[in-house]
Amino acid sequence: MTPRTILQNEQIRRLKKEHIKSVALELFAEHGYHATSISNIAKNASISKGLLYNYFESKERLLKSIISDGFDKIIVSFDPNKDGILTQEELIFFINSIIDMMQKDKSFWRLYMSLLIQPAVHDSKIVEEFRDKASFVFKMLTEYYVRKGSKDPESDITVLHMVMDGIFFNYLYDDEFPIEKIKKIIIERFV
Amino acid sequence: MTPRTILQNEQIRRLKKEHIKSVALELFAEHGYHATSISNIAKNASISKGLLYNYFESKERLLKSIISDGFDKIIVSFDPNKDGILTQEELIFFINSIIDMMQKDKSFWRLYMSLLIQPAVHDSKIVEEFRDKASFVFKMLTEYYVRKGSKDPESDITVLHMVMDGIFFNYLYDDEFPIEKIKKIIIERFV
Amino acid sequence: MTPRTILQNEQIRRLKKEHIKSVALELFAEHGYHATSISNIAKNASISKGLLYNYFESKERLLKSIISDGFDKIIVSFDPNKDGILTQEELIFFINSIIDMMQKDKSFWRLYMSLLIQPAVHDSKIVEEFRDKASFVFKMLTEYYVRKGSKDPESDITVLHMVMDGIFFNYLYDDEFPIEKIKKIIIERFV
Amino acid sequence: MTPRTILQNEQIRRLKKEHIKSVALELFAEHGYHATSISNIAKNASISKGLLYNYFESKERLLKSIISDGFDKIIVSFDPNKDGILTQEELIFFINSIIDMMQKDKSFWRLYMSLLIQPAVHDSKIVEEFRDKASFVFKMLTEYYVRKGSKDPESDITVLHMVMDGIFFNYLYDDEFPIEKIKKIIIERFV
DNA sequence: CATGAATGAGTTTTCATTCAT
DNA sequence: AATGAATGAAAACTCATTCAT
Repeated sequence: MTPRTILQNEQIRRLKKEHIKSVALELFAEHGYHATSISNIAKNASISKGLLYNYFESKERLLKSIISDGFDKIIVSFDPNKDGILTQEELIFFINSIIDMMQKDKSFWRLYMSLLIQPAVHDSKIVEEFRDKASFVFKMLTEYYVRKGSKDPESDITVLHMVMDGIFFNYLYDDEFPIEKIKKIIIERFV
Repeated sequence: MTPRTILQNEQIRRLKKEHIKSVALELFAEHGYHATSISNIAKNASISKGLLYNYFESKERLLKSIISDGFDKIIVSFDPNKDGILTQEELIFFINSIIDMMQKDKSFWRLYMSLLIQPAVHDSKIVEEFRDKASFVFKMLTEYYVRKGSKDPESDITVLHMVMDGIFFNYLYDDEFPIEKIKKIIIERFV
Repeated sequence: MTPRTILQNEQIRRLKKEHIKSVALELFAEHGYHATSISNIAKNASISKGLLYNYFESKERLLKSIISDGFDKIIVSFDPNKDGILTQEELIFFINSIIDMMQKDKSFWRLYMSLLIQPAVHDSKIVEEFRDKASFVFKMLTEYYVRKGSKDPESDITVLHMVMDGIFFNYLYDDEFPIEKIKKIIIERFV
Repeated sequence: MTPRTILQNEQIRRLKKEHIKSVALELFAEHGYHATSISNIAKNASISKGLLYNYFESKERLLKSIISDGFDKIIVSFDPNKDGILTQEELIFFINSIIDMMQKDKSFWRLYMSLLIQPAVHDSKIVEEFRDKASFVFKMLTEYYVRKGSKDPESDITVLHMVMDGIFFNYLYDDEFPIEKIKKIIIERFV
């Protein structure tokens, strides 16, 4: 019986954290942040309350960690080659990959959305932090529309933004939403 | 010497109930239902906790009363001239009145949105009732694009729908959202 | 329209007090003293809370008044000619009149009993007060048994006392209790 | 380093629950169920209010748990040698054991009595259950007097029954009740 | 005499967090 | 790393009592 290596331990830690977060997301989304107790999360994750505090220093930090993960998942698929320039193919790729992500993990994103909208999340400042992280997206999009010859790039971005949010919202909460058809329309009209 | 008349008491009750509800709506929308305590509502309404319970038998009843009031106000403002035909002017009027509504009752809509999405609250039936009452709006829009001779009316409607939802979402949760500018863009591009 | 005379007013006051007490007794007995609220009593008596406080200065005073009335009803039928001597006829009369009283107003006594046993009543000291008022009964009974030639009058009284309490208790809570037969047995064996 | 074992925790839980129940019984019996606050119970048990709720999910459940325990203890102590015949010694033993029971569990009986009589609590079914379980005592007494050749066994039983109830009632609510002396008298006169 | 709006201290209950083991 | 007993501050709610009218 050799003791676990540091690496193994870190691996275990990481997995357990993921597990706790997924359980918590489920419960937060189902009942809301405030109506979900730490006890309940621990019970559903089959661990003790004490251990949960070993992984997350407070209920709020657990929340922030969940929100942050979701942000990162979105950001990462934008400008994949990191050259600072957004080509048409990359924009199409971005739209496709966001929609793909939603399709593959619809329940996660539904929960995530319901979390995002809760005032508790808004109060937690994390949304602002995200806006900073995401600002380069807007900058690159602006440049993209400028290069494409738009007279009013800002409006173009705003409309794209609104449409994407609307799709997000509707797709997640309407089981019969014709996502493939909509995807085509978006690419035709806005890329 | 004489006690207050029944009329006087009814007057007092009505006014105070309205006052409490408006204070509570503000707080619920700002911090969420669970994060707002009865103590806090009472303090903000400058009354005792006891009195609040004299008027609303529980926190949940207070919430339901607020939601119900909100519906009533909105249904009324949506009601068109009922001639069954949506002209271009009427569509502009529609868009304007939806945005107006949001601006006038931002608190309510924020609260509504945060409730809408929480499955636990979803069960309270109030939300369904509202969705039914509001569905006629989308039906009339569909008819409008058909008459206007669009080659792909369904797509036009979908895009407008998505955009409106996106606006809804962003306006409610972004305090710096340039609603007036967006309004203009929407009317230019989608009417 | 002549104003009501002082006498009439007193009459009205007396009747209203009686009414309140009877309503309160009913509720206290049904739900217990603590579980019965002043609001509830007032509602059932069809008066306002304020008016109730006009008649009884506190909830506890109302309780005491009810208890006290019950005591008086019992005491009054003992030694009716007030000569201080208890004859055999008078003892029989006493037993009969207590049982009569129970029969005529079974529901009152049931309620009264259930009130007596509640710890709230015990704490209110009123029971002690009663014991003082009733002590002369024991004195007269002792003299009675002494005169009758009992070797152990104290034990005779105790047994009579226990039996009477037992009858009281059983008759009130057992609808098929053969009260007439028991009455005969008691008079045969203990008078 | 290691957490408490499951066994240790169960031990702690069991002991603490017993402790809380015994403190609560004392207070309920002394001041009544409603007049005893959870705060007060916790203070007397030297624990926090929160911990009490860790062990009993509500005040009412705590009450029910106490009543239920009381029944169990008593049923056991009542159980005779089950030969179906009640000798004179056994009757004396009976009377003694009933009185013993009262003396040992005065708090419980007082609480039980105060509940027994309140119709609201009556509904909780626990009380009925007990009455059924205890009824065999009276059946065996009846048989005893029949065998003893009494001319009017029914009356003998009734009088004993009344006396026992009277004792019960008086002993529980009169702190100076001379129980030992009464016990002697009963055995002399009724066995 | 009569009302019920209004109060505030007290009640039951919940829950994030800590800590001995 | 792991447990859950224990805490205490705060929540929702109740109710005897007061008082302006």
